[in-house]
Amino acid sequence: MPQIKIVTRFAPSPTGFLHIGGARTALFSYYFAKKHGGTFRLRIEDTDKKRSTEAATQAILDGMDWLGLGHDGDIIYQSKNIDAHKKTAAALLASGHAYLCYLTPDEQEAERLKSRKEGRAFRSIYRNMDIGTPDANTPFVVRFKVPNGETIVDDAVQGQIKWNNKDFDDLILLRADGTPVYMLAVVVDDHDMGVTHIIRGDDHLVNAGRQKLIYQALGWDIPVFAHIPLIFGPDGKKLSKRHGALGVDVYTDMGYLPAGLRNYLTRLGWSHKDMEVFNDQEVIKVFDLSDISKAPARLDFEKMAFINGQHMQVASPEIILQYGQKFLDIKNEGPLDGAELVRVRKALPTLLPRSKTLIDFAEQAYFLTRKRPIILNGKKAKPLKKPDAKQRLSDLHFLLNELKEDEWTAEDILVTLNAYIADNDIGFGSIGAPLRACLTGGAPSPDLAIVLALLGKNETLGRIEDCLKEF
RNA sequence: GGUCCCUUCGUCUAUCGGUUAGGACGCCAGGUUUUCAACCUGGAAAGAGGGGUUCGAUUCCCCUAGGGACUACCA
Repeated sequence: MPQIKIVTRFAPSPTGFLHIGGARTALFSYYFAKKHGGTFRLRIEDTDKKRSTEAATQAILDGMDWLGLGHDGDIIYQSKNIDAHKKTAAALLASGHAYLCYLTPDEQEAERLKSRKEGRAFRSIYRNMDIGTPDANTPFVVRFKVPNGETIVDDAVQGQIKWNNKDFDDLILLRADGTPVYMLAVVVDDHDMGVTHIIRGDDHLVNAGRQKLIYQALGWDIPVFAHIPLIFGPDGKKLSKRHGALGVDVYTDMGYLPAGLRNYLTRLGWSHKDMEVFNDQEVIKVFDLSDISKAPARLDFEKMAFINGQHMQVASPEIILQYGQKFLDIKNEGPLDGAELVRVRKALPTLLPRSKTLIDFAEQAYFLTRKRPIILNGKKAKPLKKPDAKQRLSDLHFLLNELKEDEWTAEDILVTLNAYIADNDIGFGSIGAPLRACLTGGAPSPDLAIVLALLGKNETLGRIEDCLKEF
């Protein structure tokens, strides 16, 4: 087999945000191309001017950018290729593979209903009439003349699919206003772009048969088709507005890392042995279309969070801060100052194992950046209302103050705390509870000694002083 | 209505005729324990139903049921 350069593409229509299902399809196309050293192209299918918007195009581009899906070459806008589409339609007409259809909209609708009622495909009465030069005043569309026989598509995911051509409609190629329709445009564009593998949602499966017919009529090489099953919501129903989480933008708001979402989405419907947690390089090494499942998969946010958590652990501080800063700011109701940022950054190794998402991360980091004095009320103040709490705190304040700056480590602090409870013959809980309350205000936090170490001597002592004043 | 596709633990999946049907998330129990997590150990949990083919079917074929796609001068 000659080595051919593999070209895949992602071809969304700009009518909304980047859909989660589309994102996965794009991911598969991307990995497949990278696996084979090919190129991954992006084409915006904007032939339907009424529904396409520039904002949607931008949203899709932003989504791909966030997901880390870089495309090769320039973005192709389908609307710019209309001349090529028209030329192809003319060629089809000339070769007898298409015909002029003068059915009025009403007549066409009637025939459509009739054919459906009879359980057969749409056929126009103009299919076999030699009309000659069209009357300049009579509007017409150009229809594809579906040939007899059967069509077989060897789908890389779905396997071999067979249709009897009589079940295909004589679809429209050019509208009455002369503009091309999707079915023609994709074929022409994919051919022009040299696309070798068409990887898309399986809502296009039947279209593969129709399009193969067009390729054949044109005498063009037929690309490999791979139709990916759709993604369902957690309830097993088709993903709809009801489920909310449709666009990748909401996943960024839920605190997922691009690498985490890529991993989860890839693993959803694709598998390789026991691989569960992996990065791009690892998938690219083994990615194969035949490992894609034929059945639709449900979204599972629990697993998504788990996978994302695994990526949080191996992400660099830069990545965590780049994507996590906005969540930190939200949690703290304002941007962090330099010192706070340094504190958070230093705490990363203990914060990250406790976080599955960036929202968790901001939650876990909160105790580090709380503004003094921390107000304790209700249940949170309870540990401080214990009779000896104040005494314990002031004792500890004294002892901790004795520690030198270079002794302010979790190890040394723990020694100090343990010595204190031993001397006073009390349990760790007697000091742990009030100390934790003063220092964190009840926010989630790591082991106590680590909390003190991360807070630093000044901040720790200050927060204890606040408490002593307050109670 | 017609054409086509899909169906293994709750979920994502492995298995490509012979397995105690494996893994992961989640769940349950135990351990650890100064909050919340994390972590460690163990456990429960599946071949939609019915027919064939075969020495032997989760695996191959057919039917039924249940999901889904397409059936636009949308993409």
